[in-house]
Amino acid sequence: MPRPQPLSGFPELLPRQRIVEQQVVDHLRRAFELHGFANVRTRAVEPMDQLLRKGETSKEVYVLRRLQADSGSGDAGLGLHFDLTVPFARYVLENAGKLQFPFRRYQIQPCWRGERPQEGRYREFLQADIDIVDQGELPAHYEVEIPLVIADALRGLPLPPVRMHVNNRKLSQGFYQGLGIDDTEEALRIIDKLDKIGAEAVAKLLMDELGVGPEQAEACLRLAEITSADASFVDEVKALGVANPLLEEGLSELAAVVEAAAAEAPGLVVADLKIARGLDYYTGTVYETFLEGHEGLGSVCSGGRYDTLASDGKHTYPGVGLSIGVSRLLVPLLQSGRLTATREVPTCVLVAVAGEEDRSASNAIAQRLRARGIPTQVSPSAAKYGKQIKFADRRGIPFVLFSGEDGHQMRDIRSGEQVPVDLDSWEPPAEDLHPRIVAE
RNA sequence: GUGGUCGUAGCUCAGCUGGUAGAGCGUCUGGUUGUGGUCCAGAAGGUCGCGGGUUCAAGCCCCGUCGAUCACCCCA
Repeated sequence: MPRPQPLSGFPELLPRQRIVEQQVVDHLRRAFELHGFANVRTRAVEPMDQLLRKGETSKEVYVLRRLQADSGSGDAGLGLHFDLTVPFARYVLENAGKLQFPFRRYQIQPCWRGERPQEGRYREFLQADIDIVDQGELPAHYEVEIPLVIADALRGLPLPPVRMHVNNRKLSQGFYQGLGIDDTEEALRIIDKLDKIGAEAVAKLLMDELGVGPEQAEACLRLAEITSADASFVDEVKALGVANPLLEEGLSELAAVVEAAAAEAPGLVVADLKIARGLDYYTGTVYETFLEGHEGLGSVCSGGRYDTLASDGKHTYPGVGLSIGVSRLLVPLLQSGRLTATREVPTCVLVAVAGEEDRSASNAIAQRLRARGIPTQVSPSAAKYGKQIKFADRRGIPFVLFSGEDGHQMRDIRSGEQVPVDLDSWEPPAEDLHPRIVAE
């Protein structure tokens, strides 16, 4: 069999890289739980009409087909989910009677999109999603809380600093309304291209597509240019001289988010009035997050507030959430070697074997260490000690234990230091017990 | 999904106007008779991504395909 090639857009990690991913996921999980989020796992598939509702046109959904299905039989119409928000909305409706509201949950699962892969964009990727959903009304303070939870979760990971750009759709759309623009959705979509195609091209699009005048287009651009790390953007917007009730609402909501974030996580959040978000189910605050030095990757953590994503006709369940693109964040850093683990196996101690006749004794020694939570494996062969040390070195295992008539000796193979130890009390330094993530 | 660039040993790469494949690093063995990393000597390792075509002859030219990457689209 020829060596199989990777499948485009379906990245697989080596053990050392997977250790990093696993530890990041563990870290996120711990952080989310510290904030009281319960875990939920939803199925991989959703009915197509769920996935395609809300006019999400070209989501490149992977459709599920049974090979043996009769061509004539009714199609189940299932597709793999492309994010975790849509399945969660469905889950909330399905279980509304059994859930307590406001309901806060986190969900860490793969998602699938049939798009052409690029660095940081894959066809199968891991997403870590938190949402808070309430019944009827969702208090605005959750729009402040959610980014702070994310900030907390990302803190402590050896990643480049992140900056969250926040806007409020009411603000932008109210502003456009105040200018007399009807299709505010389309205006947002065009403004969203500002970074890519530049001010002139955006102005042209606004005039050509929406028929707005040059002064209106100019006003839209002036709004989009506004950015601030505190609430000072409010005055800047007001100076543009547009009045609209929706705009006022958006201004005060965004100011609340930015001020609270500045107080609790200085430097994390910046108001950026050009952020729009493509997904049209967002109705208030929207978030995009960039890795400093890796802005080209795009947003590594996005979300926002949605008022009507889940509705059964009688009740609506407004929510606010953010998704960390774990794969987008990690895979490029792992593949370029900027992020790695201190070793490629969990093993902390390799127990040397003097001769095959001593293997069961070595097994017993290993078991004593494991009983105290120290990941331990026994040397695969009774080769020369130099080879056994090499075996550990290759894998990054920090300690090798030798046993003989005169007791046990623990060798730190990084320093070469070797000391007699008592098996039942020896502890590795805390940082050596498990592999750690290291940057650069 | 549309278009561009790229694909040679495990890794990084060389390979002339087409003439049957090279280096460094790594790996293995020995020097080193039970304590690695240095040094020295030697060895293994390639259907040149894959398939087809042109040619006396293809790593090199042409077509297709797969993969990587970039732009568009969209977005985690």
